[in-house]
Amino acid sequence: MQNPSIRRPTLDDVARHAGVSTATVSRCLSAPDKVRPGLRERVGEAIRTTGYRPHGAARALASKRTNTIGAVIPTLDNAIFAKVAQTLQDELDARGRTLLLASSDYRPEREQSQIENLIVRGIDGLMLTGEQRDPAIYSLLEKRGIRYVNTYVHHPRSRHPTIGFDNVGAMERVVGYLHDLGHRAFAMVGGIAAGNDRAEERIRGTRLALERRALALPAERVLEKPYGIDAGRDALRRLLALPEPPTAIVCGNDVLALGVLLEAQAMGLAVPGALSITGFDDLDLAREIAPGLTTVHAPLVDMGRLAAAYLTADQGDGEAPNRHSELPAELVVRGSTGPIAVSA
Amino acid sequence: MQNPSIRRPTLDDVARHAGVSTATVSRCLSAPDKVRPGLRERVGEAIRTTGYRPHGAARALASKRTNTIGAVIPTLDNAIFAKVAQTLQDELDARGRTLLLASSDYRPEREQSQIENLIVRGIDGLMLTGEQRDPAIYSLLEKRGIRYVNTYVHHPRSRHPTIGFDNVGAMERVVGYLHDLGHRAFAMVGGIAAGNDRAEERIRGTRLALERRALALPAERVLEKPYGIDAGRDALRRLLALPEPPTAIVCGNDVLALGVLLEAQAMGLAVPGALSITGFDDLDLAREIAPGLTTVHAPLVDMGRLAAAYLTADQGDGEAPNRHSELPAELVVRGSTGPIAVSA
DNA sequence: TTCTCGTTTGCAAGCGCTTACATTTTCACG
DNA sequence: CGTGAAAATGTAAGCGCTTGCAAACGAGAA
Repeated sequence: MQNPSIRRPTLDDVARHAGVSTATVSRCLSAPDKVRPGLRERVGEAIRTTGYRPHGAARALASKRTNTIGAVIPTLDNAIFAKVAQTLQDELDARGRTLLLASSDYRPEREQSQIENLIVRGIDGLMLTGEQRDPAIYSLLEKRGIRYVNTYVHHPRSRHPTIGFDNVGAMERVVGYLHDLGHRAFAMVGGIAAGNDRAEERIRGTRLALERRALALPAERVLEKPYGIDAGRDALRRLLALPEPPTAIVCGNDVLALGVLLEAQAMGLAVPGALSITGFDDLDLAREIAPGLTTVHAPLVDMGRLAAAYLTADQGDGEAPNRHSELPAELVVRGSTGPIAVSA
Repeated sequence: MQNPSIRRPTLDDVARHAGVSTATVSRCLSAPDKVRPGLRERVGEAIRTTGYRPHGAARALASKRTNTIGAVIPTLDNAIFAKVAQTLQDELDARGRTLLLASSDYRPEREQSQIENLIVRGIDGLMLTGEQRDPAIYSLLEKRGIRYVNTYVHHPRSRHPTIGFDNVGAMERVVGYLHDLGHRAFAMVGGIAAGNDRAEERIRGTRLALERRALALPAERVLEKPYGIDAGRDALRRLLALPEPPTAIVCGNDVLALGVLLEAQAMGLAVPGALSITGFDDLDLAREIAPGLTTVHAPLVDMGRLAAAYLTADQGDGEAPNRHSELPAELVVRGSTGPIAVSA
């Protein structure tokens, strides 16, 4: 595309080589069974000898389909989004679609511009992260007839389709488990909730679960931190400075939990002897670190798979795919949690 | 694009609204300074009221430019590639280009098909990982006039442009440092070298550095492992079963090193007291884990930046960017390495 | 053999935009 | 004011492909 002096072979060239019309060549490419086998071979031959490659833009313009699915994730620099993106790409590839990936850096206005960008570039479907965003975006997508789906959340009554899990419910299980172990002094280290409904739901879920057990989660025991190990370390230091330090720290994701864990170890605090820690996501590392991190397993692979299926489902006949799919987000108990230490 | 019953506003609609020709509208979009301010505003108004968005495919077809840069990386599921991809995307965004990202899963034939895919989709430039690949790919790119660059390697005499670092030289520094500490019993845990020139260069570099110091690296002391913590753990178990176990293990990347480190800790082996371990890449985690991982810092951000600059540099006037950029890959010494223990 | 109907192929009109070129407008200057 | 050159705008020809429709073909049925 770059150098205009270079002429790429076109359908015309192939047609001339094979002695057929461009229509036939086109059909050989997109509907081979509509062409007599003999001809089909001759055309294949001509394609090979000319080194022809279809021109995607011309194709998209004429057919009004791009065979491209867009996705906007907060960042690539985080295994959980990378993993979903990877799965999505593999699945789309298998269906002859291409993934056009963009990241928003957790900034709503950047997400919006990335979505606009994708629309201009041409996409047939769009995977988004979370549900919270400017309604104008949704109406634009609807106006354009672009199918979309919100992931990492499950909102069965929302008018926007979702494929994900129940963040609030997952925290109920985490808190319930810790409460059963005897913990009563809780703290939470979550992601930054503003503009991030997953983070917000996890904090809310924790608070709800505690209230259900007649425990409060006052503001000073909830820290919102950016994604990062050092943020987790920092959080632990602050929480230990409280008059009544927590015996259980519930984290909004594994990276924060890892920071809390590493800092606890650095401070010589026994885990889980003196402090129980939980994460969320179930990164590979959660299983490998010592002690293993108790966490909630995020069904990333299934989410990617379902999103791919949803976004590429035939518009026409056949039953439409479910607008809302709930995936299990199960508690995985490992060594970072244990019964409350028989107090000093 | 999906639903053909929906008509999107086109340039014509905007032109009619503003009472100008489509050429003028087009110019407002791509060369605003060629249009009188008054008119420009009227057109802007019309664009807003019609909700017009350019049609990327039509644009690409007419202009022979896609403003899209492709990149093929081995996998997203690895922070080092994700980080470069993230940087590349940010940089390209700032230049009004879009990144079209694909991953090859470390499989050469898949890399090839992904490249073909990108070409069909339309790209103005392409970032690749490593240099080793079917020459047919290079000749196709050249035939199409698509600018490309190989990253993560630096091969100053290669006819293919590279932006990266000297993998062989970096290992010389690692081995030299360990040798100076007194280590003589080395082993290497590398990535799988077949089809991965970075992994191969790191193994070769280690072997060369040892030979230069009159030490051999026999086959049974070199393990090639897939990327993964568990692979690292497994490697350590094997190396410790050798008749003369190593006192220093050089790893091809941080994840393998992390596996070796965690397994050593699990086995109660003192690090660095009984065993020194080094990695490669300098993941965030390398600094946070205890002991900190001695490793080689891979200049990911600079690589992404330079690649973006190289691939978007104006073809025309102005000096062409360097075909080969070498970035420093420095040794970062942390706690996982130390002098050889005064033997038993 | 002729007719009919389904199948295969070709024709040609766009898809929405950019851009070379032609035409008109503007404006500095004489 | 008239003039010419520069600036602004319009005209229209594609860019390479898909696809509705028409034409040609082929295979049985009559």
